[in-house]
Amino acid sequence: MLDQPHGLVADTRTRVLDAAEAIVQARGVPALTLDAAAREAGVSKGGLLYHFASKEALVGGLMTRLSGFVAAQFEAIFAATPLGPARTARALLAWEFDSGYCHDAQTSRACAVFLVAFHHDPALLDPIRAVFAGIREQLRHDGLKPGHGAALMAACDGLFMAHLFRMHTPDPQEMRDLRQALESLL
Amino acid sequence: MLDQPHGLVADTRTRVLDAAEAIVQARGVPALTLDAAAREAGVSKGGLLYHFASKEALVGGLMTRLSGFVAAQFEAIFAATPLGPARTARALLAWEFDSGYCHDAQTSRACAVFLVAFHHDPALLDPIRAVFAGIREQLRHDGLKPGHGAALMAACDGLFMAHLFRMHTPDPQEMRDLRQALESLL
DNA sequence: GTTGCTGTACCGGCCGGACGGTGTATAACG
DNA sequence: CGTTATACACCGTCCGGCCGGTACAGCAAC
Repeated sequence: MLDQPHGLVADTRTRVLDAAEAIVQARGVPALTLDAAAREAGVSKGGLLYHFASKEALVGGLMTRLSGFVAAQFEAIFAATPLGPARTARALLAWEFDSGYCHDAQTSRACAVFLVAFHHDPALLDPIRAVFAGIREQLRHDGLKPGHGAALMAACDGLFMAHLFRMHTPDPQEMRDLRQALESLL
Repeated sequence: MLDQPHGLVADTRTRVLDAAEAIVQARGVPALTLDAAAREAGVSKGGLLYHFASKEALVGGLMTRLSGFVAAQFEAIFAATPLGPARTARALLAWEFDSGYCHDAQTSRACAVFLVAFHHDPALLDPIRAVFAGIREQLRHDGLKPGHGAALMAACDGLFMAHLFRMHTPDPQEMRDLRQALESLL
């Protein structure tokens, strides 16, 4: 517990969570077994089960951590978005297109958590569903023409899905064009 | 084999495929076992394995059937789309918003196949990836402003994802507004 | 000694796949 | 025409491995 401030070794719980995400990213959902997660985290299986009483608890932990992170990140970006009309929509686009480095890593982690949670039990997605429902609601009172907010949201979801299933990875130029197209909806 | 023309009992292979899709839709990816699929299809496990030598072959069969269907459906809608500028984009929107009854059922089946294929082996998505890469390519030479085609595609992907993970189901009014918003990109 | 945590050995269930059948239909042959 | 044979479609049981979860034996710190 004293390790974390030094930034060397994280909390065991956190290490297990990170390990689980890493496994899913690298080798897919079926590769996430309790043994594998324990090994990857550098603890024993018993140790893992001390922190997460079941696999469901582990996956649930993944999900709640992700939703908290996502909610916080969007709020931060929203707070940094200049006041004015369509502020939520502009924040959404900034989130999607400006986040740079950490965005890709975070998106990949989100993909992994999404997949494993949905696979284990679709109800585990509820926390993240709530987060996005909130954003969607905020977007509805953003002063945009009806449907335009939904279109932006759908496009962002679509980019996420393209990444999730490795359907298509747009190159930088494509991303710029895409962003301009979406901004024309503001 | 004489059954099919009468529409009563389909080919065994087809029945197994249908059963597998039904199971995934109803009870999720983990519920798709060879035993369950065989039982649902009304054949024995041995009978199933006669037609699909392994589970991978079964899932692959699901995927190739789906891609064929999807490709054929888009081609048909494209053929029925009036000539003129942005024809592919208009076909895409018609596909997404006009297909009505069969669209929902087909989308649900597509979700199921997507999930189970990706779970078993991401490479199994290749056939459908090729189909959508083709549509994407066609869209690129559709005469739209750069990025607008990609935006439409992303929005359609997003609607698919919202359905896939039960994130959000837009009501009819929302769909109309959304469509208008997307048409403004043509 | 108690508490908080770790390591390991093991159990039971499940699932993919192998295998040895069985009936039927068509073909080969005398 | 009758008999054998050969392929096809399908059946059901058994096995081996894997994985989630349990039990329990340590072990260090307070």
